[in-house]
Amino acid sequence: MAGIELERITDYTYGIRQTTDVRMKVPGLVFSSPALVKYLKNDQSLQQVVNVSMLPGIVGASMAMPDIHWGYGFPIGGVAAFDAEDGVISPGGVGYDINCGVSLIRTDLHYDQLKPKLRQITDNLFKNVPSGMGSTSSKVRQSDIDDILKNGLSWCTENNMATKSDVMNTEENGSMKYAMSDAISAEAKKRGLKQIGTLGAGNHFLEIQIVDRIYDEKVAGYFGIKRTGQVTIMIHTGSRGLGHQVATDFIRNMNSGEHDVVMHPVDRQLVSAKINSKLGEKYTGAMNAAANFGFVNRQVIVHNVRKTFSADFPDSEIELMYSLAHNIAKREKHRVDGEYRDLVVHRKGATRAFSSVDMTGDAAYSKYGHPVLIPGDMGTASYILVGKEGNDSISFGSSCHGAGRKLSRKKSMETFNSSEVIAGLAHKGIYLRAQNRQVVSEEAPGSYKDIDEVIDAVTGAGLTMPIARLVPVGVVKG
DNA sequence: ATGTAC
Repeated sequence: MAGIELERITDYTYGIRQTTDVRMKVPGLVFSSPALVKYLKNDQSLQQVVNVSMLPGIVGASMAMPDIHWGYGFPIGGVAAFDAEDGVISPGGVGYDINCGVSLIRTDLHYDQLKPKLRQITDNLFKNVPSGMGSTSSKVRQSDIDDILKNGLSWCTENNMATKSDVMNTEENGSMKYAMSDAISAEAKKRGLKQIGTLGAGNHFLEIQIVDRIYDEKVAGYFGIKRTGQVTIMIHTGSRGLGHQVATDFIRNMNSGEHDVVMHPVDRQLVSAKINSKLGEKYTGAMNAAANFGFVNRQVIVHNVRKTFSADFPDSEIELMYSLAHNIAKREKHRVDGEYRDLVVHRKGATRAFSSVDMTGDAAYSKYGHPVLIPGDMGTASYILVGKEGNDSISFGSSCHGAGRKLSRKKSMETFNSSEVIAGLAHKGIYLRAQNRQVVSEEAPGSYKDIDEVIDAVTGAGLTMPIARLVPVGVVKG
């Protein structure tokens, strides 16, 4: 089959015409760059952008971020908004790891203070935060799980694992409305019982980082990023087996022809439900409950990171800068053709990036816009950005979520020797603790696109503004 | 991503 034709609109914006397929209800729109556009031919992800555009009630365009790659049904790096009345909600548009996301902790430590203890603290983090496939923590009670699913972060506050400031600095204050614990299967809850505060595997990580560059001192200062050399800690994980089971349950039930289901004309993986149907409401409730679990999971890790650092640096300030979701569907108001409309925006491997002008999100950061946290690969850099004014009408206020894979995991395994990866990182002053050799090869820096180029793309497209660049020094991988 | 298989 011939490839999908991409039309260059600007250096940073590429279109897929609606004439590509008669079933498309809106065009495709890919944010990329001259440096990155070549990767779009590597996989089936553009076909997935086309497939998403066929869903009922889709508004504007089927969009993708510069870190786009092949995913289940929807591409990873995909953004799709649906009319809240006539549109659909789709589990594949959220992904299997519901509320996968990023938390960033800032400290008042300078690298010079940390350096002598870097190996020891990284080892302690590796010990104190369970990681790896099937990793577990001490079990919580069944009543705790229901509380977590319904209420999110308040469970952490009540159990002395979150401060008021932590809650303020979490997207949606760590508590999604319309969360239905009852919509989640006993099997999903059982899997979640032993996974509170665990990192998981694959591209999930915990990283000690150093502020390398500040692009905007005013906004960085407001976020508590004050100087180069300042130590930060980044966490990337989601809702673990619980969220995965929720996605599995709903996709299976929908594909077995449940009432209110909307089948997709070409791809079963894009099965969905009318937003306003009973099934749509049930998935929304389950997704929001799983998202609450994700916020709690990351916060318990934040708590354990804080404890670990405090043991060596009892007087230092260790604060959550922000915790965000990059796999979620949210009900939001956006201006479409000059009028505000109620939409459900699916962001799968994409981050909310509202500007201060368009801000309808968390009060803590309404002054300068929504913080955007973009991890790169473990050998290069990560970024703090904010949503840029005007992005509301470009991408429903969204940005990318990472560097995006350049090589498949299998290809990475064949290409990179783990000992050489570890030596390469050590050469750059980065100390890695990983559960196994496989994850080291799979997550090799060479497996990912250049994060600096990805940041250039989202900046060039007018989605975000860079605030600070962070470089890794200590890495924990599952 | 994921008790990497119903």
